[in-house]
Amino acid sequence: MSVRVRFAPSPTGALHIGGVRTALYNYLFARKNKGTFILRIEDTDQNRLVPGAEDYIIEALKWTGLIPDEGVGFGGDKGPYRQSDRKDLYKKYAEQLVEHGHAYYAFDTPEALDAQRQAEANFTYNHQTRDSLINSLTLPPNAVQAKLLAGEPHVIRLKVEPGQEIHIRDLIRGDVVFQSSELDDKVLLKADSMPTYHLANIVDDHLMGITHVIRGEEWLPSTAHHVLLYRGFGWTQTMPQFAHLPLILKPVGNGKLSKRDGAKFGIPVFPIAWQGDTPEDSFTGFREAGFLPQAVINFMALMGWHPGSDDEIFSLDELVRQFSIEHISKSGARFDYEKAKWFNQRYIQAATDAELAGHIRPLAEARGYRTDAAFLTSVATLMKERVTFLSDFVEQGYFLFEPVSAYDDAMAQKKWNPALQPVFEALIEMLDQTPAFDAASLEAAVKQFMQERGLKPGDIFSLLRLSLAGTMQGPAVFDMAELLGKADTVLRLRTALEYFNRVAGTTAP
RNA sequence: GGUCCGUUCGUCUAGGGGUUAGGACGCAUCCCUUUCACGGAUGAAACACGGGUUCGAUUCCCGUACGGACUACCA
Repeated sequence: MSVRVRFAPSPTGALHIGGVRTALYNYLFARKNKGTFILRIEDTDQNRLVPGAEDYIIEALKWTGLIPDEGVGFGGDKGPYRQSDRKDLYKKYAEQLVEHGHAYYAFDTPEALDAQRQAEANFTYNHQTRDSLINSLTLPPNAVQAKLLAGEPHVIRLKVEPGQEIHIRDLIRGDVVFQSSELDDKVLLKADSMPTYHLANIVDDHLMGITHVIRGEEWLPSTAHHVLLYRGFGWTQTMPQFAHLPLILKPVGNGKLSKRDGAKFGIPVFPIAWQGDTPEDSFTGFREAGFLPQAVINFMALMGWHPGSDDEIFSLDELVRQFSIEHISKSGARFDYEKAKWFNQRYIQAATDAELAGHIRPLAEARGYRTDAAFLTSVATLMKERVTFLSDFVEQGYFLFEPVSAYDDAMAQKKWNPALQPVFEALIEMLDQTPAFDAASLEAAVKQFMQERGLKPGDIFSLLRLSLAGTMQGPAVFDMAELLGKADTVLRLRTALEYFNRVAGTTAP
């Protein structure tokens, strides 16, 4: 039987990085086994539904390259893939369970149950308490019929039989045992006749032929209920195998990573930006922070999984080849932003200058910079070894696009000497007369110029750098000069000369 | 509180009855380079604790501690 796995997010807002990793592992497992990767939208909670969240999920998957074979927005013949579009289906299955004695109607109101929980700290609806509650197990049949006919609000609950051991063979954790006596009678069908996650996920996984359920560790405790449902439906022969993924933890402190941690630590925790109703509910993403999707994928793949070798850099295809569930770790992984940055740096370095030019273009355009391919490619060449984010090309390297806006005063004061005035003027003049304005020729010319005057190259080099970039950081001076061209280079040197005189005048050494 | 899961350098992790406990990020030092980076080299840095089992446990078992998830008519 061919492998079919699903990524089943709930459209309640932006999908954070933990969700993307779950999608990634499902994708890798499907591809590795020549199987099918399905996107199913779990929108059975109408109260928590957020408009736009579904589109966000799809766009995020597309950005990361985790393209589903079937699902909302991707076609497929096992749909519909949006649970609200399958609403009518679930009631039938829930009632089938009632008929076979595996579930029952319950008429207790949410308020009544809340009151119970208030009165009794550890109250749960289970085999011990259901006899004293209002349901089709305690009410005479005709009373139940009367209530149903009268349209009284009710739910359908799973009837958990006590005294059984439920074994789950988790692909990551091995044998996990639950005592059914400890389990509560979970709601399967809500009063609005929408299914809960528990019912919908079993019915849909069965109908969609899902073979492996790869999901977050937070689902492990309710898996026993899910097994009971497969038994109740008589679907145990085709029950999927389970694999519960370790959680992704906060960068510092305790607990799992939450959407608020992004703002709290000043790091992205979403693949792409999310625009909420309020600023507090809006978040940036890795994409907007200047990450390459391949770097994000590579980073996430290694949060909880290892390839069995010392290699660190993997393309999506290589990940597919290497992936195996056995190499997924059991314990939670702390979100390590420094490592994410390192991956991005590596991917930028590995990218071709032409590719990088393509990524720089929209950033340059947004700032009104020139965007011709030849120039952007040169910018990529000069900057790629010294940036961490794509945005650094136009931010840290702004002086390649526009005049210097700020000089490093301390360095200028340290390196400038009024006695250098005539020399600097002569240097500008010399450069202005240089016929070949390429880096190698310029370097040779300047070195000869200094040699003739018995100057130490160090001082002049720093001043040239300051003149062209305003800072001591950046590409090789003559590479910058070549890219800037003669006119711009000479102009910058003249502007800088005025500046040097100014700082030297205002601040006595 | 109950149920379940987990615990190797600061972080991500490899390993597995006898190892100098390996790699990567980060950090430090040095080299390269008259900038910043890249790159290269070196270094500091870990088996939570207590009992077993064993000739020998970081590795297997049991406890304890700590951490986490779940405990809704949310997923």
